[in-house]
Amino acid sequence: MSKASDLAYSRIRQGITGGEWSPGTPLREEELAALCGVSRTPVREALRRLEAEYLVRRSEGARSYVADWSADDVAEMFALRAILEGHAAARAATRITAEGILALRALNEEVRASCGTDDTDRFLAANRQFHAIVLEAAQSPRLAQMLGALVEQPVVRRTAQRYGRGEFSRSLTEHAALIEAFEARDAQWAQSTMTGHIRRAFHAFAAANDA
Amino acid sequence: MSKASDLAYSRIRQGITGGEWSPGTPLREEELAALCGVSRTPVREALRRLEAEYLVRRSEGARSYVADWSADDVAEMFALRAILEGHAAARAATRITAEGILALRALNEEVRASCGTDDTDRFLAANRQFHAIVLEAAQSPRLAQMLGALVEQPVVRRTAQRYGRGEFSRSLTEHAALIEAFEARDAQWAQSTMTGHIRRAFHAFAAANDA
DNA sequence: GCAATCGCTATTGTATACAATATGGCCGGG
DNA sequence: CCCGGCCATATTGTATACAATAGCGATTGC
Repeated sequence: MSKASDLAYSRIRQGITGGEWSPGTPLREEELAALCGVSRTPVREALRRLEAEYLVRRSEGARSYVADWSADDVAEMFALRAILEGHAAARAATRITAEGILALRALNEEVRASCGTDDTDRFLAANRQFHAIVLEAAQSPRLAQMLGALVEQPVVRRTAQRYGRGEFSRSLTEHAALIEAFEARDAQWAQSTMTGHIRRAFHAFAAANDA
Repeated sequence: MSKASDLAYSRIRQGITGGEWSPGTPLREEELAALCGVSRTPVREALRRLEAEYLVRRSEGARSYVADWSADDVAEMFALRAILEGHAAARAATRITAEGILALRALNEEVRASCGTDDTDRFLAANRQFHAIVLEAAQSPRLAQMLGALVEQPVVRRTAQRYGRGEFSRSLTEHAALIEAFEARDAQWAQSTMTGHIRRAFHAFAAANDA
């Protein structure tokens, strides 16, 4: 989109996903405008977009806050992600190119490399790109948009941070299985693997939070 | 939301879904503002919302048009709807109240009544409310939002109009089966029934369009 | 005659001023 | 002491003016 609007969007999103502002923090348009060096108009647009992504919540009185997530919310998001990302994997299985599979292999090698370290950012970056390639291969713009609102939430980061290396290597194995399914062009296999992958991540998150 | 913004949203949406403007028609902000009797600001907000619902498409140069749907687009939307609405039905099966089931029965009686006529609007209204109750019973705000963008597209209306009474009575039967599944609290049954319901509607649409 | 470029115009993006409205505190009554 | 209603103020909603930019046509050179 346009410059100022994009800038405000990126900056505010970063503030939320980066943990700069904790859940429940009020987001006042004027304040954000000053922070981003733009006027309220593009800030308002950015807030609406972030609201659609569930990163911002609006009160009855139309005030904006950093979204806070109940345990039920998280479960709901993971459930939807499991369904939609499973569907994406099924579509990708019959549509992904040889280059796409190569890219997935390379990214999973990057995941493997991060297993030996505690570099959460590195793992998350590789993981994100891996899922992005699958989503791209699914060739469904609407699916992509819906999932875009669901993934890369603050919750994903917290899961990885708390679960640590165990999470890394589990993901590595599951990604490898997914690649196998793609090579076999087996949509059912790919779907099951991806759905299981997400649901396992959910339980890892739930366990880490209860502890 | 606020008054002017909501007004613009409703009016423009009506223009699109009601067939007033055909796909590809340019939507100029100033013109719409004049039509709705508001300024460009709320019109812009409305256009962004409609864009998120895929009713409005934006060109590279940021101009807005009434969205046009390719056959692939329609298939993709129906596929997503089948998945998500099936999931909604599964959730609803274990959550719906006795009152909810009563409401569904009443609405399906309304559908039955419309079977004897060619009153498409009456059928569509009852059908829409029926699905809305299921969605409400699913108790998943995010799911509701996602499906909101998918249902009640112009395409639904066209399907019903072309398919006519046959579509009405098929829906009647399938809705009845869904109610049975709800009474049995059988999530799997409910999901399968709903998914089949949507997919059948899709093929009805495709057949009507090919003809 | 064709094509490419330049400039005008239509349209959208942004800023700001003003209006409407919710919020939170304050005061009065119970 | 608590509750409820009212008022000041903080915040959002809307309108309008201005800036930037894309689209489109005319004009000119080849």
